[in-house]
Formats: sequence, structure tokens, C-alpha cells
Amino acid sequence: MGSYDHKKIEKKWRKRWEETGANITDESSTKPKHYVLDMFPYPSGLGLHTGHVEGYAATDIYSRFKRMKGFSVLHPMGWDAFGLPAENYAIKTKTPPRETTDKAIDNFRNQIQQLGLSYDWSREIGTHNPSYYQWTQWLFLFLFENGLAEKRMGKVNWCPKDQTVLANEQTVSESGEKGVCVRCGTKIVQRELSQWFFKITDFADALVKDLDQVDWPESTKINQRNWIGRKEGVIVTHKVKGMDMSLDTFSAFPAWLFADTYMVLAPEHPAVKTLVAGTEAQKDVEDFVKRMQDMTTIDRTNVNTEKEGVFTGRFALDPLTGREFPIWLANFALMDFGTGIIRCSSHDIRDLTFAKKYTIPLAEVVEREHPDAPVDAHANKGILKDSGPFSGRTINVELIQGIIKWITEKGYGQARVTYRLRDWLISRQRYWGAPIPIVYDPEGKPHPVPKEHLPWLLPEDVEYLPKGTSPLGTSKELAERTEKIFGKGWKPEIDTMDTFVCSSWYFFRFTDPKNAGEFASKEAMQKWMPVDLYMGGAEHTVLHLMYARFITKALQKFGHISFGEPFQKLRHQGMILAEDGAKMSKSKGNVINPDEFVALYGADTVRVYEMFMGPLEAMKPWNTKNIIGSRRFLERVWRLQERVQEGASLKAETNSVLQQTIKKVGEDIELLSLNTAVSQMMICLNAFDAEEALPLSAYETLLRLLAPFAPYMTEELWELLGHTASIHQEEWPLFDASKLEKDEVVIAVQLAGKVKGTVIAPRGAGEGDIVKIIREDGKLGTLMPQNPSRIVFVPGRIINFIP
RNA sequence: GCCCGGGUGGCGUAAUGGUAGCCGCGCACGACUCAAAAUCGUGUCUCGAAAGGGGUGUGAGUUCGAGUCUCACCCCGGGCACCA
Repeated sequence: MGSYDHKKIEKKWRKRWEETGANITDESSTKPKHYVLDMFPYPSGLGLHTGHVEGYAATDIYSRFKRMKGFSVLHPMGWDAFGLPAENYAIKTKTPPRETTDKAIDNFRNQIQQLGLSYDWSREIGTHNPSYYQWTQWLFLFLFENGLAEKRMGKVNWCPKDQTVLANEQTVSESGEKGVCVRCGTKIVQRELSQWFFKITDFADALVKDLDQVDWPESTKINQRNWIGRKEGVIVTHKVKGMDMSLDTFSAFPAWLFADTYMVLAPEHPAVKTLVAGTEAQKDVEDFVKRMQDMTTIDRTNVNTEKEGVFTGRFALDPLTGREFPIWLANFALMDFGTGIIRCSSHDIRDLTFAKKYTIPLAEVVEREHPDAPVDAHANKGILKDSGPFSGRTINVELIQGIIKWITEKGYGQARVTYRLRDWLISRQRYWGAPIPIVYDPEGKPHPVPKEHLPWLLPEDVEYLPKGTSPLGTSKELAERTEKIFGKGWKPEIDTMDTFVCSSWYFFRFTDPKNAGEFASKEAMQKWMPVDLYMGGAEHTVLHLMYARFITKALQKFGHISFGEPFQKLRHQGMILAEDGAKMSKSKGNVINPDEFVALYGADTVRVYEMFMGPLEAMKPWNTKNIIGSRRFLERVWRLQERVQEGASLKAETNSVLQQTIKKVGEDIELLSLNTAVSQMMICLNAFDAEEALPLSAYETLLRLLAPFAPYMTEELWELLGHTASIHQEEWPLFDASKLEKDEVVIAVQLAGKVKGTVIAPRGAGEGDIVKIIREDGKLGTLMPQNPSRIVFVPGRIINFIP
């Protein structure tokens, strides 16, 4: 027996598997399908870190297990390759982003291949390749043609120093300060620009409802629901006193409407102008509106921002109470929520603070519990008073429905559902992204780039440094291309798409990655979709998953696919922390790279260690010292080959451990409880180690269980045992249910619930048998009462004497 | 503030309501060795000489029996946050 030389073994099998196409997807088979997907990485220059390895190892183990269980498994990998770091690097060094990105991808691919991950590399995709982004552009046109993509004015975050637009995530400094440029710390302003939007809000209802169909972590579903923020409520229409105009408000808490005493408009509300035109308040209001325009929504909607407003001098008539509501403008009222107008009352802390500041009269409709604090409407409970026909009623669902019905019947307003979700702004004034396939005629009207001109190539003759407009605007080639194809005076769209667009459909492409005529064939999608297991970090619980679901629903609505949810089962791997428990980050310089451990201990050890660390979904600190335990485990399995002897047989007790191990490891992989699966294999190893000689079949069974976890070493051992076919094509072992339990069991003996000792009894012994054994036991026999009032007996576990 | 997770040995963790601490790391002692490493063996929650107690963030409760279920509180982590 040679020693366990992981370097030699891993090199040998990596080459062999590549040569034999061991990981190519079995497309032709009639086996049931299983699609196991990782969230594809952004290929950063830093390379793979231990957090990637955790998720990838888990899905690899799962994929290998499923293959052994008789499934045809699709397990692909690709690159979310467009994005800012490469562009920023280009600005600094003038290196074209494609060069940087392709280099990073080569590095990533190499690292991933070393880990023995069974991806089908023939399906590799990169979102930055024209053969891929051609279909991202197709998707844009598909949405455009179906009225789901439109250009309209939108507020963007603008850094005056860098002369560029920033994504919301880029308006928080590293120290957590909000509303500043992440790169230079300059206070950002907001600009109105004409931007492309995807109308995700059209699907808001389905995006909430269909969460019930999928097997996702509950917290992720809650996050999605909160983000969408579906609220049922009521619109109330108010006449403005002395004017021929009316104002609509939205209320999510209809039970509290009778407490409202004033009204607040968003400063940017179109009605403001008319309300104050020619009045005394006009100048104050206009000043206020101007000041609010100069503030970002981020600043205006910060909890700590002082509430301020201005009175319009106008009054609205409340149809419910007949009250005259003073009409104010306020910084906290937002145009893009509800109707942009709020009915305000003392039952909302924000409204109350505002009213106190400006001494606006207030009313209450629920009796206070504490004299200092009025009841908060968000609690939505209590008994109403001073509420017209509803006084004396208790707030509950029926009452709320009754109030909405009453408002509707009286013609005061109507029921309405509102969402917090906003349309998806996909324009980016960036270079390194998929170009938006739109051209403008000389009048400035947008036209789609005809499909025969896709891919609409990203130009290369650009100035990366941002100068106030998109880098694509500096490309002579793009301008010339546009005029050549469309005519004189035509101009290209120079914004690119948000990289989230690229990643919102890649899982379709994997089913048919080389298709030149469609984004994926109907047959391929029908065969493989939806994704059966999707693994990725919890940081994508909102945006990526929401966008991918939106695209899926849009494609379904227009007949491209027949299902509405892309990811049937979703799991998150937890973050791996640095050894001191801190988050790994580039700035702290504590990022742990798996390479040195792969070199030192082997990929198999690193895989086993990361799975053994703890529950997959938990956040856990890396501990270099602990890796040795996993290495020792593999070495002991390696050395066990010496123990194999013809004609040997397992002790019944050892065999029962083996049967339990087959059962538990299979069940645990299915549940992705991989730490306990490894633990159980260690238990099995310990039992085998105690045997003088080992039958070949028992050893081979353990190897097959271990194969998904340690694919290299088990493959080598399998060959050493004389097999010519790969262990990864073996069937998953079956356990013998009749041999699961040991012949003798240990029963805990309790007196009034306290353990006093144990007795050994034959398997299947009944209460009477156990009592007899206890009576014959010297110590326990005298300790247990002769006439207990009750005996609780749990077969095979405990017997409890209640005196 | 609101919504999710979590608090178990020196450490990572394990326990269908049924013997808390499995498995691993570390540590201690022993074997092997001239010696060391590697390997193997024994031990390792705590008080106690022992017999026997106590112990899963705190306090109550349900139960024959609670790490596990219920309530209140404390602490840690994550997400959302002027959303009408």
C-alpha cells in the first residue's frame, strides 16, 4: 500500500475525468432529471474564497449523490462577468475590462477544477460574451415589444465629482455613511434622467402569491414579501375647498380614518402648482419644493431627518367626518408611494411629530392605555370611538372590510392594493455591461435594433473615464455603425444594462448553452427547468431572486415557457468568517483563499472539512487547526484497505453501524445536512477500525458513501481494489432494514424523571421484561419502588418509575 | 423601531419531547522511538476522596420527563426601516 499522496491522485484523476468526459451531462438518458445550480460567481481578481467552496462543494456532493441514485443531473457553471470592479480597474490602468475579466475567469475555472467539482464545462457561459449577451439583448427587446420595458424620466443618484450615476448600493460609504459616493465620499445629488425601466410591478401580485409554491427558506420568502410590500387599503377622494379639484389619498389602515385631521402632499406632486397658484402661500411653497428637489430621496427618507413642511393655505373636505383638512406639503411624503398624498392623524408617530411641530389640530379614535402615548395605528387593534357609524366597534378584519365597503357604497372612495415595489431601473451609465439594443431616430424616438443585428456589440474604442455621460458615447465606431445601418442622424443608446439583467435569465441558457437561434429551445427548458436545487448566498434574497422570478413570469405570460417559478428549492450557504469571527473582506486583508489548503491537504480534505465545519446555512468561523481532523479521517479510510481480507465478516454490532451509516448519510445528503453525514461516516470508520479484518463489500460500501465527498481519493481506492469503471458511476448503497438495530439495547432507568442508571436488554424487550431485569439488578432493584403509581416505558429508550 | 435567525465544554458542533455533550479540534497521560514527528491507546462539563449532586443565556410554566414546547426578559448576529 502506498501512502495517500493527494497531489498525485488528484492530478491523475482530474486529467482522466477530463479525457473521458466524465462530467458531461447525460442528455440522452431516460432517467429522471435533476437540475442542481449554484449562483454563478462574479469572477473577481481576488480569486475563489472559502465561502464559494462551501456552496460549490455542497451542490457537488448533492449532484454526485443524485447521479448515484439514478438521476440524470445538470450541474453547470458560468460567469457573471460584467460589472464595476473590472471597469474601475480599467479607469485606473487603461486595461480593457475584457482582458481583466477573462484572466480572472481562467483563474477561477482553474481553482474550481482543482476542487474536483463535477461541472459540465461544455456548458460554460460568460455573460460578457457576445454569444450570451446577444440573448440578454433579445430579452430586452422581448420585454420592449410586450410593453414591459419603457423609457421614462427617473431619479438617479449622481456623483458631481466623478460625473457619474451610481447604483443605490454605491451611495453608502465603507463606514456606513449614507448618501455619499462610495468611491470619493462626495455627497451625491439626484438628477432626473430619461431611463429604461422594466415593469416588474405588473407582476407584483404573482410575485407575492407564487412564493407559496416554492420550497425556499421562510426568511427569504418574508424578505421578498416585505420588499414587494403588498398592502390592501382604500383610496379616499377629497374635494378642495373653494376649488374645482379633488385629491386622492391612500390609507393602509382604514379603521383609523376617522382620526385624520390634516393632509400632506409630496412636494413633487403635480397638484401643488394649481393649489397655490396666485395665493399668498405660493412663494413659500415654491421655495420648499425647490429645496426638496435638491435633496436626495435617501436624505429625505432618512429616519433621522427632521420632519418639515409648509402649509398651502388650502383645505380639503373629508367626506367621512366633514372636517376641513389643512393641506400641507412635507418632506416625508413620497410621490412614488400610494397616491403621493397622505391623510394624517395622531395615531402615527411620524404624523404626530409633524402636527406637534406645526401645531395642527389632532383627534383620536382609540382610548389611550398610557396617558402619555396615543395608540399606534400600526398595531391595528382597539375599540373605536368618534368614528361615525363605526363607534364602539372592535378593530378586526371584518370591521376593516365593512369600512371599505361603506366608503365604496357612499362614493367616498374605493378599495385599492398598493405595493412598495418599484419598477426596475435598468439603465446604467457604464461601459462594462450589455449594450441596450435601442437606436434613436433624428426626432429622438427610440427604435429596437432589429434582431438580425444582434449581438449589438459593445464597442471597444471608448474612453473609460466617466465624463458626465456614458462611456459608450465616446465610441466613434458605435456612432458610425448606427448611422451606417439606420441612416444619417440616428443615434445609438449609450447606456448599458444593469448586470442583474444578465443574471436574471442565465439558468435558462444552461439548458441549451450553444443554441444560436433561441435563448434556449423549448424542449431543453421543458426537460430541465425548473431548477431543482438552487444554492447561493443569502445576500441575494431580494434583488437577484426577484428579478429572475420576474423574467420567468414575463416569459411565461407570452408563451415562451410553461412554468412561472424558476427555482423550486432554494438553500443558502452561510457566510464563512475569518478565524477571529470577523467578516472576511478585502479591506481587512483577512480573506482566506482555499488554494494553499488544497495544495497542502488536498481538495478532498478541504471539501470534507468545509462540510464538517457545521450546518451549511450557519455562519461559521474558519479554523485552520481543525482541517487536520478531516485529513486524518481520509488517511484512516485510506489505510483501511490493508484491513480488507477475503472471507472476513463484520461483527453484528459493526454491521448495524454500517447499515445505520448507509441510511443516515443518504438521508442527510438529501437534507443537505452534510456535517452530520461526515460525522456518521467517522463513526462508521471508528467501528471498522476496531475490527481485525474487514470484508471487501463493507469497505466498498463505505467508499461509495464517501465518494461524493472525496471524489478523488475514493476513485483511486476503487481502482486499487480492481474496478475498471468509475466509482462515481456506481449505484448508491441500500441498507438492510433488518440489520439496523443492535441485538441488545441500553435502557435508561429513571426514578421520577431522574436517570438513576442503565440496564441492557434484548432488542424488542417489553415493559415486563425490563422491569424484571431491573428487579434482578442489585442497586437499581432496591432503588426503584416496589409499587410505583405509574411506569412510563418508551421501548428501546427509557423506563421511568413514578413513585 | 419592526421582521427573521441564534445563545450547549477551552473551540467547531451533535442530540424524532426520552441517558445532554455524538463527531472533530485542542489538551493531558501512556505505548512505539536513541529522540522527535507521524501513528495507536486512555482520559478530558463541573463540585466531590467517594457515594452522590449540579449543569444547555435568565426567570417562570406545560409534562412522568424540556437543550427541544409556551410566556416574559437579557445578550449576539442578519435584514428592513419616515412606505401613508
